[in-house]
Amino acid sequence: MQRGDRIETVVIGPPIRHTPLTAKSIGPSSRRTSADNALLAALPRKDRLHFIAGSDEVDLVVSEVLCELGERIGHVYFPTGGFVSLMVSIDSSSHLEVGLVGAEGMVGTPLVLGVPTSPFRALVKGAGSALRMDAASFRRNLAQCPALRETLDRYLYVRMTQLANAVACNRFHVIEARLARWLLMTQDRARSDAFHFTHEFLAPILGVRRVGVTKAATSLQKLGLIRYSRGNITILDRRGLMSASCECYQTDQEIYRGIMG
Amino acid sequence: MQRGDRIETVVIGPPIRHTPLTAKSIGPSSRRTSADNALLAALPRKDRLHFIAGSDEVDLVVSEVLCELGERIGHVYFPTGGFVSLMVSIDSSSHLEVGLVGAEGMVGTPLVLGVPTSPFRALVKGAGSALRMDAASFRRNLAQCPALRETLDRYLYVRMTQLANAVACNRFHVIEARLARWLLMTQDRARSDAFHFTHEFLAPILGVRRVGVTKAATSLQKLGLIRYSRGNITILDRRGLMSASCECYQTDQEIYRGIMG
DNA sequence: CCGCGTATGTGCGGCAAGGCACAGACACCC
DNA sequence: GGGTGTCTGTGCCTTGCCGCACATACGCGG
Repeated sequence: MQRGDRIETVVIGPPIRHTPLTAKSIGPSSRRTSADNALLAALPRKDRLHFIAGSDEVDLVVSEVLCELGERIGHVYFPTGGFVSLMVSIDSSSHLEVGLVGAEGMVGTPLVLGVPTSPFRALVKGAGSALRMDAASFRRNLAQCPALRETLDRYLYVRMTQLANAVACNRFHVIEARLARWLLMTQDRARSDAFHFTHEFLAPILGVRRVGVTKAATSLQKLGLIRYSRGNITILDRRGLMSASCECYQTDQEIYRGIMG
Repeated sequence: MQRGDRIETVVIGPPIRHTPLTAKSIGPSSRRTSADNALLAALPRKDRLHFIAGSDEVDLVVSEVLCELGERIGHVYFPTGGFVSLMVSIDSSSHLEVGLVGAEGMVGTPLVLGVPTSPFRALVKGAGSALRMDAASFRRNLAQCPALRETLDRYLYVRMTQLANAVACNRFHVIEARLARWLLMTQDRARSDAFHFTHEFLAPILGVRRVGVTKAATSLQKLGLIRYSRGNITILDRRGLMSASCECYQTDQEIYRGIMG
């Protein structure tokens, strides 16, 4: 699929056959540009243009694997829309998301540190687009452009801090709070308050059973915070969702803002 | 207390009044040197000497806080003996260790990334010594010495990967397995198979109740893997402990070896 | 050798979540 | 408009852990 013939439908989550509720955020009328990635936007104009010249714009297609756990990283991605989830697997039945990357971040951080392999699987969860650059060019850019390196160093610190908090969050917080947190994070990155995810799809993200998601989601729905049916999730009360979620959501945001400015 | 009058007793854990079992690893007869830190040992001789010239050797005293969560990092530490635990707190009653640093690592990683504050509290858990350098000098060394920067970048990747695994480990593995893992990690860093930690002391590390530790420890003892009484823990069967622990122990080691060489 | 403080063990009730199984419910397609 | 597959809801039993409370056990110092 070429960039030119991108269709209007935005698929967030597994393929759907009925009318999606999520077409509002990204489309020809609100075409993303490179400046939509916060890390690149933070660069001096000259550096940014140089970076963009060496990269190409690609679509992020749901369920696409941008890099595989333990394998060589071919490209780095700077999303300009859509989002990507960083997953670890401890064995075949235990999966868990340890990070969510949207237009505020990048995929392929290990290359910043000079390591060519990825400690997690990067899996597209929300369709959109990204600026992509091959590993070798990226390393060259990094060496030539101190501002890029400095920005990405700070981003690495954010990732690391959020990982540390995720350890505690997963240890202490109940499913319902973590689900609420995840919905908020997703809302931010999808720039939309409606998206498509089945419980089945959500379960491995939170590292719980499908039924666990059902229970938590039912509870959030009864509280009037969200509405969903057959995968279509709508956020009704963002405020309320924030108080139903653990403080980790706000903590994460504060860390990002505090470090990235 | 000056370095010169260091006494032979090694205190690992809270102060003890009866005969410690842990005096074998560090003492005048086996004085640590700068090369005992793996990160520094990996540097070219010239760089290493330059680094050491700018640092000073300090004792690590149990319960000492090397840096506080959210606060400015005054110094970086390269342990040559003893070990330091990286703790996060989610609220006043929920604490959790997210990393353990011994002679294989360093404390103060955010400074490598140019961030002056720490996302966790670094707390000395096993007495020993370290090479210490103030933040400004460290930044200067880093800028002047590409080999140092490169080594520490790789170490950062290891930290990050281990953090990602810790999220899953804490999510999926039972207390007993995590305790076994922790004992193995500690044994490696203490370079001793006996040390002093009460259950009360261990609880916040694993993020569980004291009674949880008691149960897990009792179980490991019944399996004949460890022996303990009143805080004195002896590892009897390292092999057995490895199979009682989760695979995360081995995974962590493989990551370190694979990246740091 | 007695008492006190610290460290460990146990017991009970409760809750979050897992495993398993099955029952609706809705959307789409023929 | 009835069948089919996907998605969601419910029920029952088990488990791992928490909170709380109390019961020992050990070591040290007087």
